[in-house]
Amino acid sequence: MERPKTEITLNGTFTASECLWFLNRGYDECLYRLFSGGVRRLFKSGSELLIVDIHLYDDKIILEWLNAVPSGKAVAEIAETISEWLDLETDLEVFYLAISADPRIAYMATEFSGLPLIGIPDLFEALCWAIIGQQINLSFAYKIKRRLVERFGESLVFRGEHYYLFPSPAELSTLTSLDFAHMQLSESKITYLIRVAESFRSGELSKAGLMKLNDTHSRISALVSIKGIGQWTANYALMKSLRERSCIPYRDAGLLNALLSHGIISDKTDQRSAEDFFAEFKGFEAHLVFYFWRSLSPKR
DNA sequence: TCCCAGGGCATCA
DNA sequence: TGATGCCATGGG
Repeated sequence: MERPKTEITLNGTFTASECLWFLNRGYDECLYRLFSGGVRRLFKSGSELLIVDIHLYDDKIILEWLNAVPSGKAVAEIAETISEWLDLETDLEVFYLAISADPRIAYMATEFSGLPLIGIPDLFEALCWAIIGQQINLSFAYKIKRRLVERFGESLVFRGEHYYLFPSPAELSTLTSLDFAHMQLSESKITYLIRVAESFRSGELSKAGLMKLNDTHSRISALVSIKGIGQWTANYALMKSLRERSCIPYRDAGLLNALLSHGIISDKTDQRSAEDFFAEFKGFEAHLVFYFWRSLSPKR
């Protein structure tokens, strides 16, 4: 039987292979599975749990609904989430024009052409992921995320395979540190995660609420007022979830390595040179950071 | 064994 | 305001 499909037409510069490169960097990702030419992921819209094969092409994206026929509302919501996730609305050519003036980074426009700033639409997930990943290597961070997701996240079995959603604030906010036993999370991180979950559950913190604030500075202030969220985490979450173009997770270990290897800073304490550099690219800071991260991995 | 990982907090000068 | 120690653990 033919499965229902939904097509998203792409108008801007988009390179499916670059997008898939990021999604398939070799880490133990638990929230989606790669297949040739695309990615399979579980989504929830209202009470509908839907497994979708997302087929990526340079000029379009085809959503193939695997386990059920989605409602019109679910199709619209999930297509919007995927558009946010894969940053389908941004015109990368403007960014490429901006970086073409600097010979140290101009190559990125051709080398990584069509790589979208892949985000994390769910702000709660973005914050939790940032907290989990604080000061540990990414491989280890992905392992911990898998434990968290598989223990507390909603799931659906399709053809014998489990597909998971990231746990909701309601699920995490009721837990105690005992519930996190043997997950290799530090006590402080467990406290931070529960505290952030409580903030979302109570409504004190929300993506919509943050978006209503006047500017980036206000949003960062609101986030860092929560214990466990510092400058790095706040900037990371705003960059990946609210797509704040001016956010820079300063002191990020990977970013510093990339700035060093591109000759932009003289050593990892050279904050001034980093600030001067980013000041030349206002409005493109987040994309620059993402492309610097991309530059850390070898060419495909 | 040592140092680094997509940091943050508490403490102290 | 800035420096230092600590948390926690895998991987090179």
